Amino acid sequence: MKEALRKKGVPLTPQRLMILDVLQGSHDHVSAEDIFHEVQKSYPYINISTVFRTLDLLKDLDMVTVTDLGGGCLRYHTVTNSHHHHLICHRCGSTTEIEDSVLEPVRRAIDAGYGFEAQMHHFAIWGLCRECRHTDKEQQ
Amino acid sequence: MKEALRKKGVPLTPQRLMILDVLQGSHDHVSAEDIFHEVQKSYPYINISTVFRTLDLLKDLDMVTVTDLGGGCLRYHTVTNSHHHHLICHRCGSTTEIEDSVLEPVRRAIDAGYGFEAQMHHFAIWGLCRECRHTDKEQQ
DNA sequence: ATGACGATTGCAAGTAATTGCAACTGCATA
DNA sequence: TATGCAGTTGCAATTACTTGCAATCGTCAT
Repeated sequence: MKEALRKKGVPLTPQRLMILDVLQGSHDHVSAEDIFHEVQKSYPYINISTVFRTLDLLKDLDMVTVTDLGGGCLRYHTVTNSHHHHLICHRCGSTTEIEDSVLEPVRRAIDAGYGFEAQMHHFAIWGLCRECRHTDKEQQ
Repeated sequence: MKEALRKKGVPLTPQRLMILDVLQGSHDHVSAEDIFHEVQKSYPYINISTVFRTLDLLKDLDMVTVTDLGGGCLRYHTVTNSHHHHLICHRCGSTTEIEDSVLEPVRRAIDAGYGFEAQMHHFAIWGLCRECRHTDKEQQ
């Protein structure tokens, strides 16, 4: 990741290096606040807007994905070669990871129909999970 | 819409009626701010949090969709029986409306694979439009 | 070395949206 | 008519994120 940025001629400042370390060190979906607090441990002078601006930069370079997984803030995730998406139940809040291949037919249909290159790297798909669908039916 | 709310036993306060009128009167995708200013014309004492809380209520009842179409704020749209989605080019900003049927294979695959009822009523799909893909290739 | 430049940063102020809370409303019940 | 209560509203404060701007940094030519 650092190598890729260097190749593109993007200046690797100390702040950016620390943010990258946190992003790559955590395999979860982290919030800007998470990163901010983690970097603060070693460099207390870091500013939250630097974190947001770095994440923005990485997003524009397609190196991180930004997703609203609920919980009141956006979540950031480094782009790996195997994309994935999330099913989120808006009743019970449970989440399930799904493979990117599920979205492939849509990508193809959009390309064929509109010539549009859909970059769906990390989607949050809201709905009702298996369990909540069943309790719904029982109630009726 | 008002009838549907009345049936569900949701109190139809004057504020809610005015918000509903604006929502149904504008066939576009409106922001909370748009609604707020429109209602203010006839009732200057309306509060922006009432607008947000009403939109939240309508969202929970699946009567409006909430979508981030860019532009710095969320856009609200009454749910009609014919859903649609948006392709947004993150290079030139152009938007294209697409039919819901494009997402049908995904809905089916997610149902078959996970038993999850995906409620994709109003998606913003970001990517590169036909024109920007071509200029991209020319540059290389 | 020196100065010019473009990019980055920290800070403060701003924006969109949410939340806590007290006051109010409509409605049922005594 | 008075009382209680659930639901709603307005207000103020807060949260997540963005933006404008001055100060700083790196680096490149002189």
